[in-house]
Amino acid sequence: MALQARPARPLRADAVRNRDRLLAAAKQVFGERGLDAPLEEIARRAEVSIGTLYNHFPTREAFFDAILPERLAALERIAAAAMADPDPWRGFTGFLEGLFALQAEDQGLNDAMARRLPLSEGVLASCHQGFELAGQVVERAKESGTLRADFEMRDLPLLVWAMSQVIRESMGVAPQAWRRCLSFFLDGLRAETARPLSVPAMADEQLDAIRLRTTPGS
Amino acid sequence: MALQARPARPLRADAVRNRDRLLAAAKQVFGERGLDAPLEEIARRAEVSIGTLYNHFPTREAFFDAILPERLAALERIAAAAMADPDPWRGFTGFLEGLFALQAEDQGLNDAMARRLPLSEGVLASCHQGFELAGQVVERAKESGTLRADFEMRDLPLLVWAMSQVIRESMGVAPQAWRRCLSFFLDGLRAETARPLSVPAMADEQLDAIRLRTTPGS
DNA sequence: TTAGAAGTTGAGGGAAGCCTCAATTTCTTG
DNA sequence: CAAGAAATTGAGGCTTCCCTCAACTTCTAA
Repeated sequence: MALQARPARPLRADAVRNRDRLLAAAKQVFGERGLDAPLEEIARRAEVSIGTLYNHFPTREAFFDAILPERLAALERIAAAAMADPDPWRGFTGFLEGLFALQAEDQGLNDAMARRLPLSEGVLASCHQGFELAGQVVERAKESGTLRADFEMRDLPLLVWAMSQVIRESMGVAPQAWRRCLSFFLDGLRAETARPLSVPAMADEQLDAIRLRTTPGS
Repeated sequence: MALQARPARPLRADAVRNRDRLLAAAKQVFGERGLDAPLEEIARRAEVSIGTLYNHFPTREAFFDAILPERLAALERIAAAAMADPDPWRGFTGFLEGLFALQAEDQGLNDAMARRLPLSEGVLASCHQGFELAGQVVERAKESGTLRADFEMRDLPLLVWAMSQVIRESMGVAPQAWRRCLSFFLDGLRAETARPLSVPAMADEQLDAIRLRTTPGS
């Protein structure tokens, strides 16, 4: 802690102002158009030149570092709320609903959670931490006998990928459609209804390989 | 029928050869990299100049028209096979498995079915026809009491979007992972396990709006 | 065999993004 | 109120991909 690079001199007043405007614009633009939105659009919306943008945030990832961890912290809150629910199944479903609602309200967050772009160490750590508690939510629901026993933490990325696309396609026109899709999914995750699975969960190395892949998509 | 634009003169021999090479290359490239792959890559792989490519296929969509309908015809075969299965539920699940297996083996087809790009009338018609029979598969499964009664044809796009992303992300590293995801889904589509849904299916107009949207993604 | 139609070629112009840097402006501090 | 440090600016170079077209090559058929 206190590892912050200490600024020998504080930022000049106009620089602080521009930095704030850039951050605000970036939140908006990434939220609307996703993490691959053109940086020039951010500069334009901040009413600042592209040079100034690069002065404050030398890479796209610098924006991510400044924006995403704060957003991802919501995950922890959602997971904590889920643990606070006395009903383990309701906790589990509430967690997923909260998670996807988050993705639904911010296209950039959706990209981040579906790992559509390479993310920095810092952002990955935030993400990881957000899902730390989620492990407990899943475990508790399994132990209570409501969540199917063969569901594993490593299946969560499948859900996130799946829902991220549903959200992305339907948000503009049918903002609730993803909830219907999630309902189908959840009905398939109940222990009572579970049929044996023919395919094992992904191995951690497989997940890592996908995450580290620099080329998104294929 | 016999509406084919009749070529006043047949194509010259070298032109036929180049056209074939281009089509073969396009199938490969779209299959590997998706429908938005650079056309120059296709020309390169066909060992033909970019000018020749544009001579034979003046737009990207011209490639789609030449490639996709044939591929989409497989949908009909899959649906027909599903109807041939005496067990309506097995027919239904078999149809979905076949559909997604198709998406899994061709990134371009995946893009087309998830409507990641605007498609021409002709391709849309093929797509539509492919899903014509699918309606019967769904109806039969519902009538038999195995598929939940509140599942509707218009929910199918949700599944396709969801699975398309799972397939896209996991194919390279865990080529079977999508089957696991589908199993969860299918267990949620059985009538016995169905809980009431809180959200109605999308309206046709909503689906159309999404399909006609020119800007893919957001 | 050869004229002319058919087809091919690839340099190059255009658009969208990325990013840099020399010149200029603005702020701060003595 | 300077002087100099800090910050801003935007034209422009770079890349990737799109698409065109005038010059060239190849094929066909008389």
